Amino acid sequence: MPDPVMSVEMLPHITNKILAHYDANARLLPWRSPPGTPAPDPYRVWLSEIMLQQTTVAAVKAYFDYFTQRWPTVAALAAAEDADVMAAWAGLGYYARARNLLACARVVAQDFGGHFPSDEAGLRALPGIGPYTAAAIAAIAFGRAAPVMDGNVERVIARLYAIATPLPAAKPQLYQHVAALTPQHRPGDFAQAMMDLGATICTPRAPLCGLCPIADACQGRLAAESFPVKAPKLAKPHRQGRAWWIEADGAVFLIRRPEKGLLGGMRALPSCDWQGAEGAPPLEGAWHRLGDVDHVFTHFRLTLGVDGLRLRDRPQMALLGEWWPIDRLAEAGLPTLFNKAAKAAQKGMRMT
DNA sequence: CAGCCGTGGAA
DNA sequence: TTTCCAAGGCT
Repeated sequence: MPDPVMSVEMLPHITNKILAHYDANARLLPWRSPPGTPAPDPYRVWLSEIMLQQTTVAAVKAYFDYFTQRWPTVAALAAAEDADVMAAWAGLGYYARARNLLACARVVAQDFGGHFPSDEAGLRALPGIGPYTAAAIAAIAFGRAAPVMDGNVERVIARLYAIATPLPAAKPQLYQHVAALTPQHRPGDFAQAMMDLGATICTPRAPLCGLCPIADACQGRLAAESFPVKAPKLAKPHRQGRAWWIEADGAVFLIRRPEKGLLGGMRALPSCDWQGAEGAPPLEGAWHRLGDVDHVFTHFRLTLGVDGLRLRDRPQMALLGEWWPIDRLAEAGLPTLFNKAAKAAQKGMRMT
């Protein structure tokens, strides 16, 4: 005799409870249309989903507003300068997303007449769109019954069925449950309902089970915080590095980092590689120690020492780079690490 | 598959 | 201060 809570007959009941809760409690977000209303512009759905990858709603809002105002259509974005898009993305992190965003926009504009593919497979083939994002766009923008599984959904399902298998090995099992719950009608609302549920009630810590519309069906409720089970994480190594602030005639020397790798494609101060040996500064001269900045990346922590050099006038530098007016440095689109370094450098230079 | 890839807010 | 981690994708 199967557990009645697990019976197939319960699945529509759970789905309907989740949708009804969404109808009454949906978060109003700039890229979202209210429950039951026509789907939003696929361009806005796509842009928001890319920005939201591993990024909080609060952090995305201002970037989404700026991008949609400056580039209202996928064709407009496709026609943008690379440097403008990278600078506009500065501070949001995971900069490969910005490079893939442009590549994707150009494929859609040039090869698909400005129309996004409407099914998972077609979306999945575009740069920057993986399994989650393809399903989310198909469901939210095109009404396809694609099972959508992000971190929120993984947590909700792992608790609902008390899945003991650790992530990421449990993903196929979790996905099967999501697929079984995803309705043919309103799949987009269902996906967003599940993510809202995970973000506002079925939270990683201190979940609000008393407010949950499916608490009665939840097999993990008594130990909700123990799900999903995850493999333990490794400690982050601490690296040291050095960056060089070269100032001349009210401008600072900036480079552009290689397209691939850490902070790829972004403007930056010249620096060593932060691996081991410090390396030589790009110029000989009377360098000053200006200060240290600390920064945490995904897989290591960095203490970056900043050295400064003030020159009478701009030298003929053999290195590739550009001189950027210091009073307009905010427009350079430096990633956060180098914004910290620039701030420390300017403070240090004032005291030399 | 596992490592790489940012950032800032919350507890 | 430390830890966790948020609408993942790429290699």
